[in-house]
Amino acid sequence: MATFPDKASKFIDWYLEVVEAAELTDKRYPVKGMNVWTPYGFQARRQLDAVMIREIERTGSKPVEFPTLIPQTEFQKEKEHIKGFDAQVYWVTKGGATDLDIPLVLRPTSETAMYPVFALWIRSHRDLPLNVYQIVNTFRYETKTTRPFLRVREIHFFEEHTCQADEGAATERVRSNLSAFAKMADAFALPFVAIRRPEWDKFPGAFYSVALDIPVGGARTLQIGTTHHYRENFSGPYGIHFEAPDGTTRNVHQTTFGLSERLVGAIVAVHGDAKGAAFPSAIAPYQVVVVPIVAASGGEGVLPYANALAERLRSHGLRVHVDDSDERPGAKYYRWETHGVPLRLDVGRREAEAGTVTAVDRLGEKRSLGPTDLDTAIVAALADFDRRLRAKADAAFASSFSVARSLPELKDSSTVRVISWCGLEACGHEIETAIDGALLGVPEGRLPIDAGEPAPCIACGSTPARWALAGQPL
RNA sequence: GGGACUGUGGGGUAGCUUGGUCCAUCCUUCGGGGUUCGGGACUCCGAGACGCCAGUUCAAAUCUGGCCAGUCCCA
Repeated sequence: MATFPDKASKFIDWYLEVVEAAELTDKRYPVKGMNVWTPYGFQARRQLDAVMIREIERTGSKPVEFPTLIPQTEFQKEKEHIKGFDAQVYWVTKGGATDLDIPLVLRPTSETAMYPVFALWIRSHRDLPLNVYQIVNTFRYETKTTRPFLRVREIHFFEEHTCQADEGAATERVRSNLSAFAKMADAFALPFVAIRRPEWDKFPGAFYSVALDIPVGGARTLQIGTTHHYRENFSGPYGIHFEAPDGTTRNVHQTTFGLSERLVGAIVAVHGDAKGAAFPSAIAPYQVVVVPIVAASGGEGVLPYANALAERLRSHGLRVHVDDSDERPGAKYYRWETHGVPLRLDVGRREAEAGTVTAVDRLGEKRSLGPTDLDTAIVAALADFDRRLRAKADAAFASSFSVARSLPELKDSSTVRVISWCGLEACGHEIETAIDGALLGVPEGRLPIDAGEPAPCIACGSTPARWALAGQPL
């Protein structure tokens, strides 16, 4: 069994095999783009959700849950939005054998479910801001090739929706979403870049969209989230207005922030290697796996020692699994490496007698820990693993970008490209043709690499132009 | 929407061109026994597949048609 396909040259093949070998999903479900969350994958997802919930609630957002079905009449209120999603929605048209008077949409996202209700909730400026989020399943009829976690038809979706008193407050909320995501990304050990999407690629109905992109090898990028400023584009059609302190009636300004199980795919894509998946400890279903090595004779004390150690570590809040299956130690090592477990603790007769463990982390660092301060040393080894995983991802991130100064240079797809762009759509499309991908847009804040002085537009040569990123989104 | 290609045990495959030597190959997986056990063990026994429906033919995994599913390219 082999080894996995080469990650660099056959990324998708590598990805599909790793996701399967790590038992993150069962993709054999007989509906395209809908996969089964297996126990191991589900536990990873649950950790991801926990991080999202923790960070968004720190910003004052409250959990809600809206229904899955949306009446056609509500769905159609915002013109751009409907245009953007029309080709992708599933319709519920029957109840039993009876045709429904008003067909229902399976939510592709929840603006049109929430906003009629927000209009009821918000009456005064005292009701603002309204910051709520939900984690639900949404549905989009993808016509392109679907892939586990990366492009699915049933999406496990985190979506925050807010209503603010004015445009400035909404702009501020977009910023705070970006900083909340930075904290989440820290737990995921995923370096990212926030990019303001070009007009033609923004969310349907948005005033503007900021995407969170990560490079995943070559010029490939993965959009793992977005935050949008809606201005009054939805609050107008949905009548979400309030009485301001001065007695006037105004529409709210809205924002949204969306994340999905693509993050699972992103973690696999970024941290995984020739041995399989690799999870940062914040996300790992098992942070520690104890492998008892029970020799044919003389190892009677090993299993009790392993179990006692695991119990102690659990009392420190760690997710620990003792692999006391009937396999040989080597088989277990490979198994937990493909599954991306951060830290493995081997305990055999030697360790049991000495009160130590042999710790091997997923990056291959091997050391003997204990007997003094054993538990502390194990916790520290985990923290050290996270640091090095993060550093490795940061290094890969830093070398994932390069400046291109002419359109022909964009043929080289070995990195995501930093290019200067005047902002015109026509030039944007020329760039997209040249790179056979997408103009991702202009980064919010700093460029991921130092590009030096601003240059003329790579397509038309005019100034002023701004540094933008172009790549090949997965 | 137009075109091309593909569908073989749980996963991956060989066989298809030129029908028969195929109650279908190999790897992996799964169940049971024994020997093993500090980096994917060995061995014995066993389990498991030609997408669906028609047709051609003495004979179909193989050829033809339709359907279903999937993949890729183009718009």
